Amino acid sequence: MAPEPSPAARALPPTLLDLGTYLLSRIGKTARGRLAERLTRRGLRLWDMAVLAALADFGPHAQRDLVQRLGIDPSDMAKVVDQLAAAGHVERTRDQADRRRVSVALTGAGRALLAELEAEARAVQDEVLAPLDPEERRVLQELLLRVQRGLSDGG
Amino acid sequence: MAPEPSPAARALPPTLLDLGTYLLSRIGKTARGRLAERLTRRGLRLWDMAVLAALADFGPHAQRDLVQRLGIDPSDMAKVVDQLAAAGHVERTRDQADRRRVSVALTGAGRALLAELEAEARAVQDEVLAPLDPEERRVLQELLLRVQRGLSDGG
DNA sequence: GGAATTAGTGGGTCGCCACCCACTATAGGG
DNA sequence: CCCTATAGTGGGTGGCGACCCACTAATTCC
Repeated sequence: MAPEPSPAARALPPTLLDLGTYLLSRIGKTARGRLAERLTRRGLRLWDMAVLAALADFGPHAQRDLVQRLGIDPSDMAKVVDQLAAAGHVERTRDQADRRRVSVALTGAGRALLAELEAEARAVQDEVLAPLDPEERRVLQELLLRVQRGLSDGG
Repeated sequence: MAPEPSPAARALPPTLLDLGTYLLSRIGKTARGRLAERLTRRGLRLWDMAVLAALADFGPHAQRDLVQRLGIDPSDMAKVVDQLAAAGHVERTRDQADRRRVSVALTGAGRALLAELEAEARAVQDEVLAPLDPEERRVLQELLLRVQRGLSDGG
């Protein structure tokens, strides 16, 4: 029988825990992993959710504009949209003005799915942020949002 | 000439930005990516840094205990230690009491390397957390640390 | 109406990471 | 002693995400 390892033997190096970079990277990976795992159970990936959210928030997009907004490879976007369309979560229609373009729009089913995925994401959030009370979560969210904004436009 | 996309066309969906899960995952990925990129320039990976940090903080380990502490696959650990030893950053010695075990210890060069890597990590931190003032960074660090602790022992 | 450009698609590659298996060497229990 | 368990190693696999290239269809510019 393997002896129970003492808790100290499992402790992570303080040198790493002092590094914001490390904590962000590690916690982010956990969050990503847990969400991805829930999506996988539904046959989805993070990009699917991102596309649904973009369509819900900003209305129908040309595929090219989704690419622009989300920063995904055009070729990969084609595959994501393909899958979402096959499942009936989005609708693809040729743009009549410029028939090269494919306009992508959310369906009712897609909207419903997105709501479920948001619930999943919030469930993961509750797991991950369990140690924090609501006010602390609000503060964290606010700080992260500002960091994200910095990353978006600062490059 | 491609027309400058309006900023709005680049904005991420609020639905996603509202999700702590999403922000953590996205920012964490950026942090991880930037640090990994700096390490790659030196021919290193994140695990190398983690091993160096563990040895610096807790002294020499049997390889098996490093595996335990860092939660890496034993086989992968062998490769990491191998590389670090080849570069002179750690020293491997057979444990005389139990000759199956390999004791891994940090060398002077390893300690110096770790200091440099910490500096890299802090540089990344300065980039990523640029929008936050020192006090806000302190708060963020503190919140993240508690989250991390919750993940460690809460499972 | 030909040339150059753009939107979308299909079919790959590459690197990373986690994981797993087979094997050797050593240790320890009956 | 033999049998089982443990420490470490080498090699390989599979998933995934990012990226890239070649190609078609449609448009625009001259």
